[in-house]
Amino acid sequence: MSTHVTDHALGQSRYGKLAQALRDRILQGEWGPGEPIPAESALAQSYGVALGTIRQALALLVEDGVLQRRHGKGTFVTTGVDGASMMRFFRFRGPDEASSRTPASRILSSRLRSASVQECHAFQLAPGAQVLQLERLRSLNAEPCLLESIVLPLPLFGPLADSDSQTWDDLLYPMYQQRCGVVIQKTQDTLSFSQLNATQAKRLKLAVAHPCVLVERQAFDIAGRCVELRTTRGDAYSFKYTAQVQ
Amino acid sequence: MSTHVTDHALGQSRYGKLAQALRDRILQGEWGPGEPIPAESALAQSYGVALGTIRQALALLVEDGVLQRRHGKGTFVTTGVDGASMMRFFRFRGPDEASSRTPASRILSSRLRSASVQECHAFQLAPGAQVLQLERLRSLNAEPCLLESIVLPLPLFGPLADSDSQTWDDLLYPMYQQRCGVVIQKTQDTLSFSQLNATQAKRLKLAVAHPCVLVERQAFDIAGRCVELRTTRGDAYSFKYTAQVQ
DNA sequence: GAGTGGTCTAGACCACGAC
DNA sequence: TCGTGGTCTAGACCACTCT
Repeated sequence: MSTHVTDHALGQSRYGKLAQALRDRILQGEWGPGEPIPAESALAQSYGVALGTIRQALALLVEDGVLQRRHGKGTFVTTGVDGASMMRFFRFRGPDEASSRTPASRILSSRLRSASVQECHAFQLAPGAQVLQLERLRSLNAEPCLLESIVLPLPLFGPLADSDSQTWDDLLYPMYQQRCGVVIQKTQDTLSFSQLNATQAKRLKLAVAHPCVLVERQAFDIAGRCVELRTTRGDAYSFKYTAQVQ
Repeated sequence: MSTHVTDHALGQSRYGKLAQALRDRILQGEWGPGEPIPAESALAQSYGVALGTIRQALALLVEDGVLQRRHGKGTFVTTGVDGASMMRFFRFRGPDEASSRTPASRILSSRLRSASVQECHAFQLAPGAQVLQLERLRSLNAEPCLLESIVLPLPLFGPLADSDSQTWDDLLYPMYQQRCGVVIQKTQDTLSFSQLNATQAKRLKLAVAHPCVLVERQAFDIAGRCVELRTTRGDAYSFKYTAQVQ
């Protein structure tokens, strides 16, 4: 019976604890993004539990987006959100068709500064810690479409602060992984409506006070830490998003 | 082995077929909204399968929103989407706080007409079939906030066409269930931006060409049929929506 | 053919909720 | 106390993928 009390003291079922244990091993880098973890049967044997119990643990991590299962091949650590996820909120129509490609990226500015109180809270940083702030313009068919302000905590993103932004990729999230070892696992985006100020309008080649959609994003890594704050503005008339309820 | 071939011919696993069988029984009204279905053990026995297999079937229907499980009580047929689901896209701030109540509803017009080609397709109606079209204004604190155009297929919604719209409830979906036996199980909402025309602006007490959010909704019943088409307009500055990615 | 995840069985016991 | 869903076991066999 003491086993059961212990289970309960830890606040979860056996498969819940197994899921936590496996998650910890993934976070510690025992298996990297895109790599397979051991087979169900091997895990069940090594933890001394039934197959069904391990399967429930894996199901939790799959639902959470940490693992992906492929029938006949194995169970793999996620490679994270791809860098084009902002495009799900917009449908830009260029002069030609098939403009649903990945936008080109141009870094307008990059600087270090002290984190605000809000940023310290979001990133769990000590007061006065440094962050990297980027301004970025994304274009389709040489036409500007999205203007972004991105804040990244240091020292996690130090490799980016030390490199030339002209050499950066069009997609940031895969680059975060390659250069800083940061895997973006999920984002939370809050959408609202606003108007462009003079600077923003000029960069997007739109009129001052043109209506825009404001996307305020928090991006989280595989450990659930917030590792990016991003504000994106785009033409309100190019906004199109479909939501399922229930 | 022929059993297996049959299984495969029907294109799914045993628990998949069980889920379909149970869904059919629910659609036929064997158990109404909010009512419990038989216990897992009883279902397993009556279908001659193991408990785990029935549990997988039920899990499918739970994921689909058709069933809800309550530990210690039973498994229940869903009561559907509540009628305030449109409010998830807006945050109206009235003069006082705590304005997150359900908006009051006023039916501006109600008329029968022939369905358009698109409506016939969405509702699976024969060409020239009749639909009920409603215009509706929703208000918080006596201030208009949402303007809606709603199209409902006949004869399904005949009871509404025959009744006085002054007696209708503020929430339509529960009323659909009570008066027409229609349970709204899920909706698909496509969001975009537009501007108010003169009529719309007057009804929402806003300026002509004021920016608005356009929500184009398809609502589906428990059988997966589209049973409502709705277009909702609201002040773009009251738009606020949070989406999770991955 | 070997190894992976997917399906299925026939039990046991636990935790929750109502009477 | 009883009936419900939730957890767990120790197997068996099937389906997919690669070599």
